[in-house]
Amino acid sequence: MTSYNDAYWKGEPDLPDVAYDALDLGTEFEDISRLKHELKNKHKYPMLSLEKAYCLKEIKRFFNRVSTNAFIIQPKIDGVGISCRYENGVFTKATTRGNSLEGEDVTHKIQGFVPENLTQCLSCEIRGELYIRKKDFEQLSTYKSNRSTVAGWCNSKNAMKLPISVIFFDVVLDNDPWTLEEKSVWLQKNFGLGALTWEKVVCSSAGELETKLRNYYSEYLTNKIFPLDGVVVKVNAPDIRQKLGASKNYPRWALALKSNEDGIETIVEGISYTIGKTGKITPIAQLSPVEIKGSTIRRVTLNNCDYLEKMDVRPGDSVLIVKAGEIIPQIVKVKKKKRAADSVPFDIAKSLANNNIATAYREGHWVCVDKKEQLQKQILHYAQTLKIGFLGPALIKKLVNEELVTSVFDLYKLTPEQLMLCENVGEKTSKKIINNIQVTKKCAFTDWLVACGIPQIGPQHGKLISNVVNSLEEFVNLVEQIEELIAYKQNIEEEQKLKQLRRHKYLNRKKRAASQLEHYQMLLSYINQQTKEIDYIKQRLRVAYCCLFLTGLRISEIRFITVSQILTLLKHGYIAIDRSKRGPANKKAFLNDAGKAILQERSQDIYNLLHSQGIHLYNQQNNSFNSEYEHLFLFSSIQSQGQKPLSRTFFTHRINTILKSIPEFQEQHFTSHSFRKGYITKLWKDYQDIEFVRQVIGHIYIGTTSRYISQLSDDEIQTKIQKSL
DNA sequence: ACCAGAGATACAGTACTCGG
DNA sequence: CCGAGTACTGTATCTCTGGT
Repeated sequence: MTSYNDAYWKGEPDLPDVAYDALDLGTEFEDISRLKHELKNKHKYPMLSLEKAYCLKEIKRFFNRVSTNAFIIQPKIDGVGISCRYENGVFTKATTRGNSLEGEDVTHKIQGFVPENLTQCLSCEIRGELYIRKKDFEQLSTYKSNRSTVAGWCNSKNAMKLPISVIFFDVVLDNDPWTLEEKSVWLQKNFGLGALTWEKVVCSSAGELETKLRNYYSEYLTNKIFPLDGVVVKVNAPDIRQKLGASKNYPRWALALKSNEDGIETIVEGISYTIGKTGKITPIAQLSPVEIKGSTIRRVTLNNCDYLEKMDVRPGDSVLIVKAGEIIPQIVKVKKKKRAADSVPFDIAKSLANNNIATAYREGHWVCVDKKEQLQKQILHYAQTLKIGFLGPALIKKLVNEELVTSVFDLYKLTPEQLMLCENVGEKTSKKIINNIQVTKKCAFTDWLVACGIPQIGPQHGKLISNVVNSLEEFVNLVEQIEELIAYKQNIEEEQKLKQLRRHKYLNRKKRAASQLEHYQMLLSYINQQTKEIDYIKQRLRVAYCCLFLTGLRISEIRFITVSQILTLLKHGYIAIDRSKRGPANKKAFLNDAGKAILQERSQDIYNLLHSQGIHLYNQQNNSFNSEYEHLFLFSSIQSQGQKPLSRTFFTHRINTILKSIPEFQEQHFTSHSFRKGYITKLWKDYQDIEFVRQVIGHIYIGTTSRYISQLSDDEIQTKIQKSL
């Protein structure tokens, strides 16, 4: 839909307008498939065309792709492709190639050319070519083009009397089990002379293949029977063919070699333009008529203004023309040496102005901004897609110029009298045209949509859309949904970008430092140096850092340590952590003897701290332990007297601001969590057992544990490697 | 009887867009 | 940048309709 919007800066009507205009007209879209589709025959297997090659480079590409050296080569007949369907050995129908998926039914015309029954009971499609023998065509003076004559014969209703021949070269059946050689032999058995000759070749290189193809080609050029369109090379083995498969247009296992002709010289008489339905301008070179391969070439497309500039084609130039493929003429060379001395490059802008075409150069293209010209193209497209009979370019031009119609939808308001003002339109025609126009109100919705000429919505996309919606309301709905989806998608993309940014930031973040014993000792001396802090704050900090360093617990876990826990830790060297928000419920913290010793150093701090909070561990009166204090929190405020832990924010802030203010720590990213990292790193370095570390630290995933372990320094790696050697 | 406009079809190129 | 898919392009041919 974005492209739809893009296209409409050209001044064409906006879809909603068009849509509501159409609704006003009482248009009823019917869910009908058009009759013409029913007249077409569908191919069971798509009838693809062939990839073309003109030089060794292209043959090489093919040769490298197929990775085989066994081929079948055959002449490529210049005719009309057909496919004959046999069901259980009996001829049922014949179909022209058409658009490769479906073609015209030519069953009755073909009937005399093919056997009614195959030699075996087989269901398959026989592929071949309808053509006129060279010498037969020479006898026909009225026709210029061999293939077009055959095409005309195919489309004719009353069987024209023409010396048509047919030749078969392929048989397609389920699973495709045969080699091409086997196919050719089988065809010869069933169709005799109606089977195309073939040659089996084995080539070890692309060059060898090219030589063989070129020799084969020149051999057939002298052949008086076949109108030739090149030679074909196909992979013989069925399994390789199957593996290679096909792209949308070509099977990957076949190639047609065509002769690269030099072209025929002619003169460019002038340069004119055609205007597409979106206003796009395509320059056309008008030529002195020349005969190429049975057709007279008067015009050749220059594709676009850039191409025209690049080729530097000027009126009066001598140019070489070929028919690209067999149909579309193309300029291959501009003979610049033949130019007059005073020749100047062609001025597109001036020429457009001289031709009275109102244009503008927008976004790299010349675009027609002439409203009437555009309207003509638009109406023509509308009329053609909706098959409004007798409403052709000439009539449309009249209607637009006379301002009888100023938009596509004015067509529906036309009266017979208005139409009859135009030349060549009588009473009967005008009534018919009006009727044809009115009938389109009941077309299938998607046909109408295609007729509107929205860029990128042609018959193919129209068909796709028809699977989803069949009315204007549904379509408008769909467009809204799509717009929502696009917005949603943009949202997601933005989120993803943000996520990526975050990830990037995360990966490039300052790596958290891992604590070591020196850090702990530095901390203690730093705290002792502080003169501003009151004693019990210092005690609290020392105890907190000690716990963090020794247990590797998270700061949130340390915050909830109770009096009994710290006493147990002092006494037994381990405690159970029940407040842990993450990890296993029965988490424990362990201390070894060294750890216990370090904690022991802090015992005075602990007692003092508890004392300042009004917690008296020993009942001096009966010389016993005051168990009523066990459940109180170690890190509490004086006010709450151990009832509540310090607030999370306050506690972590206190812990981290000190860490930040220590000069020796500034270079590193040192936080409360650095103690956990240091703890894990040390544990791993001491035991080299990550699973053990995981269990101790209480991670669920071992990956989490490994993330904590600091990367080894170069020195450490070196010593380790030395050890292992 | 003749002519002209219009439709349908074959063919195979390039242009353009989209997504990997 | 490449491959795939779709849109669009010009000529010759027959057919059909209706005007002159």
